[in-house]
Order: sequence, then C-alpha cells, then structure tokens
Amino acid sequence: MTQPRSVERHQRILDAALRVFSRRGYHDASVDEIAGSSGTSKGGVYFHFPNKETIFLSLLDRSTSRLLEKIDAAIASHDDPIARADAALLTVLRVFGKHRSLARLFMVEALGAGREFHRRMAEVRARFAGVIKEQLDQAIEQGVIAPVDTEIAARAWFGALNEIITAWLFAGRPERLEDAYAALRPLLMRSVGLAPAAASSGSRP
Amino acid sequence: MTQPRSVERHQRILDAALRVFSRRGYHDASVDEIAGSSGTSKGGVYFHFPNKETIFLSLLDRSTSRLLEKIDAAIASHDDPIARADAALLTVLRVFGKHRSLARLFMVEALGAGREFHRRMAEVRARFAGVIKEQLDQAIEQGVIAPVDTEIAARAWFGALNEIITAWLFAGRPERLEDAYAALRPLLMRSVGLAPAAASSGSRP
Amino acid sequence: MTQPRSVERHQRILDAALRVFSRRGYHDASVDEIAGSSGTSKGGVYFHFPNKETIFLSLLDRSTSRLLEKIDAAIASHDDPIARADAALLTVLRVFGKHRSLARLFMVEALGAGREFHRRMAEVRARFAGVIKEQLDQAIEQGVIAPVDTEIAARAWFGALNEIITAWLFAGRPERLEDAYAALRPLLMRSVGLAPAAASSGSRP
Amino acid sequence: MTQPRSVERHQRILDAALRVFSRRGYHDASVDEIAGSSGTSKGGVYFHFPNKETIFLSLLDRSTSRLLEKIDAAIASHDDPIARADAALLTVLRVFGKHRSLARLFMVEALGAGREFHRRMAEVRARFAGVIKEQLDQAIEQGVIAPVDTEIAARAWFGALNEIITAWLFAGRPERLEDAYAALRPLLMRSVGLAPAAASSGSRP
DNA sequence: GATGAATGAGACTTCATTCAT
DNA sequence: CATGAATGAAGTCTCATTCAT
Repeated sequence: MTQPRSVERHQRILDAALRVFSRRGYHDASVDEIAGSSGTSKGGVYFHFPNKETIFLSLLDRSTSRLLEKIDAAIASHDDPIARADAALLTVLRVFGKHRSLARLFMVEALGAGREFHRRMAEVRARFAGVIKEQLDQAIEQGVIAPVDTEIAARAWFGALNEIITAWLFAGRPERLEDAYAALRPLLMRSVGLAPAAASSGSRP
Repeated sequence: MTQPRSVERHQRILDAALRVFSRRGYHDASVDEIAGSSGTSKGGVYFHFPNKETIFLSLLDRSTSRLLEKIDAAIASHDDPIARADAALLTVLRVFGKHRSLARLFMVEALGAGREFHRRMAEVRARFAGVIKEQLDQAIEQGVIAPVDTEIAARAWFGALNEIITAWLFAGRPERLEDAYAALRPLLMRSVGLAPAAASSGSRP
Repeated sequence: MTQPRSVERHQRILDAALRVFSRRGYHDASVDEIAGSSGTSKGGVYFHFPNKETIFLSLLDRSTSRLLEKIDAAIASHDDPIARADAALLTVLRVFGKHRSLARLFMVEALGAGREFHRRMAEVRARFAGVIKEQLDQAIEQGVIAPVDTEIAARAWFGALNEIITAWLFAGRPERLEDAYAALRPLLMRSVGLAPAAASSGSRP
Repeated sequence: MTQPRSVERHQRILDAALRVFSRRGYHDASVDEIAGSSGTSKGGVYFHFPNKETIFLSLLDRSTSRLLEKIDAAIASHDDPIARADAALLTVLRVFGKHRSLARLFMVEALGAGREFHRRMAEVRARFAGVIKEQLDQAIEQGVIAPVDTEIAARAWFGALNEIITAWLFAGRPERLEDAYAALRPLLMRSVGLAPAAASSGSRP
C-alpha cells in the first residue's frame, strides 16, 4: 500500500497537477494532461486519486502544509511578535515569488474551481490570517501595540498582501515580488500604530 | 436597427447572466440556463452575443461601469480627499453588501474564468485602485498626509477591502458587510499616517 | 404579383445565390449571406422563396435554361450535325470558362447538395447529353458517320468535357479552358470514326 | 499501443462511415449515426479520429489505395499497354458496379463535401488519370498508337467513365454497369486511333 | 412587402470516469 | 498495478425557418 514506488508516483502526480492546474486553470486542465505530465497513464492517475477534484484538493492541502511549515519555521526564529508577523508575510512573498505556479494556484485557480472549493478555500485563508492574528494578539498582550481588532487587522494585512501578489501575477509588476514589500511594510506597521522601523531581514534574525 | 424590445432583451440576458454566473461560476454556468433564466431561447442569446465569453465580459463591463459611476457620484459629494477615498470604499462595500451576486462576480468568478479574463480583470482592478490612488495623491498634495507610495497604498487598501468582502462571501461573516468597515477604517487611516477620526457618513456630506 | 420591382428582387436574389453557393457550397452557404449579398433581409428572401432548397433549384433551372438557350443558338448557326455538336461543346466551354462560379455550381455544388438534388441533376445531365445525342443521331442519318451507340457516345463526350472542366476548376489548368478543346476535339471526332478536321470556329459559320 | 481490438475498431468505424456517408452525403451524415452503425459510442469514434472531416479523408485514402491496388494487380496481368488500360477501366467499373456506395463516395460525396476536399479530390482524380496516361504513353512509345496528347486523352477517358458511372448511380441505367463498357470501349479505342478489337476479358489474360 | 429579432432542433466536440486486458 | 480504449453526458454554437412589428 505505502510502497515507496507508489508514494513516489503519488507525489509525481501532484507535482504534475500543480504544473497543469496553474498553467490551464482548474477546468481547462485535463486529467489526460496531468497523466502525461506525470509520466503516467490516465488509468494510473485514477488508481492514486478517485477523481479530479480530489487531486486538486490534495494538492491544495500539500501546498498549504508546506507553506505553513515554512512560515512556522520563519516565525520560530524570532521572538518579537511583530518581527514574527513580519517574517510570516515575507515568507509567503518569497515562496510565491519563487514559485509563480503556486501563487497562481492559491490566488486564482482555487477560487474559480467551483462552489465546492469555496468552503475549503475559506478555511485555508482563515488559517493564514490566523497566523497573523496570533502574532498581533501577542503583540497586544505584550504591550507592543495598542489594542485593535486583530481579526480585521489580520484579514487586512493578508488582503493587502494578496492584492500585491495578484497584481504581480497579472501584470508582472514589480519584477521581483519581494521589492513590493519594502513599500508595503511601513503601511502595515503604521496601520496597527507602530512607527515603521527598518524592514526585518526575514528568516535571518 | 435597435428596436426597444431588442435593447430590453439584451439587458434581460445580462441580468440573467449575472444571476447564473454568480450562482454557478463561469464554467458551470450553461448558456441554456442563462437563456432560460432570461426568458429567451438559446438562439436568442446567441443573437445578442456571439459567445459565452462575450456575455461574461459584457456583464463585467456593465457592472464595472455602474459601480464606478456610483463611486464617482459618492466622491463628488465630498471635498476632502480622505473623505472621498472613504466614500469610495464605503460605496463598494454598500453595493456589494446589497448585491451579493455582484460581489461574487468580481471577487471570485472573474478570476477563475480562465486565462483570457486575467488581462481584463487586471485592468478592472487597476481602475478601482486608481480611484483610491488619485485621492491619496491629492491628499499628499494638499499636505493632509505625509508622502507615501500611493500606488502600493491604494493596492493595499483595495486588497484589504477585497479580503473583507471575500471572507464575507465565503463565511458569511460579518452579517452586515458594512459593519466590517468600522473596524477596517482606522487601520487604513493609520496606515497612511492619519489619526483615525470618526467615520465618514458616506455619501451624505 | 409580377410587379417589376418584385421580379427584379427575385433576380437579384438568384444572382446573389449564385455567388454565395459557388463560393461556399450548398451547405455552407447561409440564407443570411444570400440575403446580405442581394441587398435584402432574410425575411425578404423568404418572401420570394419558400426555402433554401428552392432557391438552389430555381437557380439551377435558370442557369440551365440560359445555357441551353445559348447552346441552341450556337447550334442554329450551323447545318452540319458535327459542326453543331462541336458548337454545342464549345459553347459550354466558353460559358463556363467565363463564369467560373457557374461551372462550379453545375460541376460541384449541385452534386453535394444532398440526395434530393440527385434526381434533378440526373435530368439536367440527360438534357445536355440529349442535345449531343440528337446531333450524332442526325449525323448517322445523314451518313456522315457510321452507326454507333449514340446514347453512350453522347454521355462519353459529355463526361470527357466535364472532366476537363472539373480539372480546370480544381487545378486551374489549363489557364484558358478553351485551349483544352483543341486537344480534346480530335479525340471526340475520332471516337465516332471521323477524321479530325480543322476545329470549327464556334458560333461563327 | 495498437491493440488488435483497437485496429479492428478503427476499421469498423471506417466501414460504417462508408455506409453512412454514401447513404446520407457528407453533411447530412452525423457522427452519431456513424458511431451507431459501427457499434461504437460517439466518444469511441472520437478516440480514433479527431473529427468528422478526418474520418472522411481517411475513408477516401483507404478506398483510393484499395482501388489502386486492384487496378495495379489488373494491369500487372497484361503486357500490352492497351490491354492494360483496358483492364484498369474495367476494374474500376467492376468494383464500383459491385460497391455502389463506394461509387457514390467518389463520384458524388467527395465533390460536395466542401472546399477543403477539393484539393484532395483533384489529387485523387489526377492519380487515376495518371494510371491511364502511363499506359497511353507506353502505347505511343511502342508504336501501338500514333502520338496524341495523352494528358488530355487520359482525362477524357476518365471523364467518360465517370459520366457513365454517375448516370448509372443517378438513373440506375444500365442495370449492370459493366454492360455499358461494351459500348464505351470502341469509342475510347477509336479516340486514340485504334481499330476497336474484341473487348478484353479484364483481369483474365 | 420588408425587416430583424427570435426559435429550437441538432451538430460537433470534449472529457471525467470506467473497464477490459 | 498500469495502460489505453471506450463510454456517455453535457456543452457550445449554427442556422433554416417563423413571426411580430
């Protein structure tokens, strides 16, 4: 069942799925192309996944986990809650900047995949926002910032980040996604009453 | 040429398209259902529009125009650029709060409809962000706020708003979309260095 | 009923139909295009003709009549039955050489228009072959040629001519259709036992 | 790759296509009917052929090849070029006489199927005429007949044959297609200056 | 008489899913 | 386990014909 070869196939299919879904979009991606791109046959894909929707969902799960892991790692290397939040945002930006297809998957395709995905995406978005909210809550607790509606603030930060990424996806500007953060960061900081200090250096303390 | 009945049909089809697209999503919406919902035949729809994509695009155009008109009207009733930006955001929130299907069209379906729509949507997003940017630029010119990267700030404001709306669409929270603005507004104001004064009353001066 | 304007409309539609049918073929020709090309509306076309098939059939009738008239005229200017047959063939070649669309109508489109047209086309072909047969019969009667199966001979002559025309339609060779007749004529003459004399000068005695 | 069952299906579809195309004509033939007539599903047909046009073209190719093979075999059993040409024509007549649907495919449907097919059909016609021309050229070389324009002669022979076949298709006369050849043959022979000897016995020497 | 809008049947084609080998 | 062939539902679009104005 969990033979190494089988597991590897499973992964290869998800890798191919990421390529194809992000290139074509959920609906225009065909199982045939995923099969071809993963070096398997259509039957092979259906041995590993019960249907197309599940492939997409699994891919979303795997990607979300990996991204959250990276975020957690980045957070862990800081003590200051603001620096942590900072690191979280920067991590997202860096990962998406490097893996455009991943960005497209989360920002674009996951939305248009149909009603059934909305609930799942709401969850995913909530988790990301939750990470930020946690840091902001701690910052308040520690008296670093004055009390604010952290639920809304986290959403706003997350939304601002999203829009920057989406604009980059669609218009290709700015060239390097990370550059946008230099301008965005002070805005976010001020929005919760912080004087915008120098930008954090991300995962390096 | 343009018989009054024909014009009315044209509008009825777009109205139906809004209903169907926002209920089913772009791909799962069938021209058949749009025809049925508009009280026309399939052939009738194709007499007015050359294909499904054009229906969607026309709908997007009409909706964008109408929304921008309302925003312009709201802006026109204020002098202070900050109050104007404020009014613009509030208008969006109010319109979408009232017309959930419109919100879904812009926030969700337009993204996932496929590659060909991306360029168009980038344009639409840029126009909305542009309206905000204009106000912020004036605010800086008038010395109301300190210089900031208004391009990014406008995008951030717009993105924050988007996220609030999307969360409302997916999770249904908060009950009344406008309520979210009470919490969002101070964040936005502070983000550009303004002490968050009392919320503007929208289109009323 | 037979107001001059109405008659003219009727003709204009047939003229347009010839253009469109020969350009597009029977099936790919749309009534819309015929209407447009005739300066009428679709409704107008349907006022003059009950349906598309009838338009085609009327066109075929008119074209056949006109062609046969010309052939008859050409025949009338000769006394010798062989010269008459000669003139008939040359007339067909000349008319088709000048009106490629007419050639296409008879040689190509009339065949592929569907089962219903086959009977009609068989009739038309028989009439053309009949004209030739008549001359050959007279030639035999006058002792100009030895008895042969004139039914078959007429068909063979007609078929040979058809193939030359069709090759010209499809391949564009020879440049001038009439040129092919110089080579074809001796073959036809010999086929009925005649020493191929100098080619007739067509409608001039 | 090419499982035997798949190859057989492929053939079965072409067989069905021949039946349906010749019964209905290219346009009025529906892929649905071809599928049904071949004992397959519509999807099955589209697994083997990318579209309707390709089915038709493949069918034309297969039929042309088979017919030419038979012609080549018939030719090979004679040494005298005139007997060879004779055998070629007779083969065509016999095959078509036996397979009326094949005759219809070549003589009627292939022409009316639309512009895209014209080039292809011109090719096919040229190949058939080419076979005849070859024999005539050899006959001249061997001094059996006097020099004539063999290009035109071949076309004329081919055209004469066509017309006989077409008349048989449309009018059903003569009952047995082969019978017509008895009358046609002397004409063709004489047309190239040969005294019409007794008819060849076809593929038997 | 004429126009253009509307109808609706039907065509081709796609593709997720199943299944025999 | 894997493959590729097969299925069939569903979708977009065309167009001859009809009809209200």
